[in-house]
Amino acid sequence: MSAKRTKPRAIDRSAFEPAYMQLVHILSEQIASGLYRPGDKLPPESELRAQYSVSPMTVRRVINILIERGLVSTTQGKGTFVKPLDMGEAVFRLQELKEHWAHDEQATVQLLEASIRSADERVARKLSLSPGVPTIFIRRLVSHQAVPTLYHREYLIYDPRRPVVEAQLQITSLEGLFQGQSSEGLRRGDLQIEAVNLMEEEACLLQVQPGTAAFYLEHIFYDFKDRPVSWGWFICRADHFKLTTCIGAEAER
Amino acid sequence: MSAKRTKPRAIDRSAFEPAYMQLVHILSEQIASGLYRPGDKLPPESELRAQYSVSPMTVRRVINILIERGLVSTTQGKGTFVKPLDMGEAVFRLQELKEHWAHDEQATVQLLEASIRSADERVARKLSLSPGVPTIFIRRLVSHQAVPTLYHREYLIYDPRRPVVEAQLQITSLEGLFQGQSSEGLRRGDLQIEAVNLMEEEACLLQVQPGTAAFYLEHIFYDFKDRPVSWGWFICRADHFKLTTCIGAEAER
DNA sequence: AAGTGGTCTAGACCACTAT
DNA sequence: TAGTGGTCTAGACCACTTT
Repeated sequence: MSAKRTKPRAIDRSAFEPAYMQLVHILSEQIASGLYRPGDKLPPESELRAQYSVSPMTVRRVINILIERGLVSTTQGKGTFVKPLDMGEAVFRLQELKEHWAHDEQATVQLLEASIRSADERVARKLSLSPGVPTIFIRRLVSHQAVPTLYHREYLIYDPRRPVVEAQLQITSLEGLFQGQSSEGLRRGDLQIEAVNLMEEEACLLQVQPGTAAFYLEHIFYDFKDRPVSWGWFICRADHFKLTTCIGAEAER
Repeated sequence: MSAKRTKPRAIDRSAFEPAYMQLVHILSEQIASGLYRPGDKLPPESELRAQYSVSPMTVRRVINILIERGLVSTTQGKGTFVKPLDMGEAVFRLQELKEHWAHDEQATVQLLEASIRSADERVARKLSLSPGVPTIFIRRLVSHQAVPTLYHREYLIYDPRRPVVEAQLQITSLEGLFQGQSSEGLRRGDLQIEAVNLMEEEACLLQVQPGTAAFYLEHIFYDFKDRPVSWGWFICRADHFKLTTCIGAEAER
């Protein structure tokens, strides 16, 4: 190969995009184009910083970003190597859902119920309470363009000193439902997604047949002392709830 | 407050853990403990590097990691602020599933069918082919401890010059199913998760009642010229497929 | 003008791998 | 011993915000 590289793309120092980001794109595209194939060794960092006239730290930063994205892996003393496609690298973000719902149209949050319920065995276990202790039970229905899509139920610890309830009840937007759940007092949460068949009541509210498949998104939130504060779950109409993602090298991100 | 900080934790330069990671943990724990609450401003970077005796670059790196983790956000000229809990920050990783399945017990991959099928209208559209063109159709069943949990179907473009087929047929491990899908020729994939009710055939193979809710994981892979190479989907028994994750500040990661 | 985040440099030093 | 990745420094310069 006496021919030079087809595109010895350089870094434009006058551009708005910082140098490290430009280099991320350059290398990503070279990988995406097949210039470097899975298993291939990337040029050593010393070569990269010479070729693109950047400092060691800048190259390191770029490589770290490529590692995070699952495109390459490194071994000390050996080099940087392109990774083969791996479905295990896939990450699904709830953020995308939120954006999808928030942007497309207005979502309305309807408060169906807010009452005090004695914790049954299951609730007590989830919230680390004794059975029989009063908790706050909330039911909400979220609709998009008059179509009910999300059914949310939640148990809150009842603590007169922590007036979480008022804040909770005033949530009227999907945005608030996702974020302000917390209303300041929380610092950690565990989430879980499952597939379930809709029960009678759920199906009725979501206006589909009982037994229809739906997503079940469970959440437990903890306060700063790591005590559970709320336990709840979203039931999501499957036809309005899809998680999508991409793996591998993208031309543009 | 004349009292000094309760724990002016310092960085141990002799430790194996690099300084930036130690500082990530220190700040994470301070956030998790409630020392800094959502909305609060973190000390300016100049103060952090003075307090912990590290260079500007090291502090920047730490802050960037906290941003990635969704713990803080920054505004140029203003400062670094602790973010409130936000379910939208949640990311679900297929990796966890893979590990769960791979470690717990041995998975067996059974090849049910490998045949040539003319592309119907749907397959043709997904693979950017003309209807009627021959494709390779593969069906696999994955079992864990003799319990069938995953049913995989896939259409591959039939191209005598690209002997993807042989490699595909020799996949006998779950690991291989997730990774080697590609077998070198691929560089990009789109994934999607939905909740579905099982059809007769699917339910029979997975040994559950028809109509039972299940996860549907669809995948399309593209080659280096961005042409679709395979389209397929996993049907996963819901009782063996749960996506879990955490948000917020963890004591330890 | 002062404070704060954000990028970048040009080295140093260390750990690991190959020869 | 030479090559390679990985951490870290001590500044410089810029952009944005606040006073």
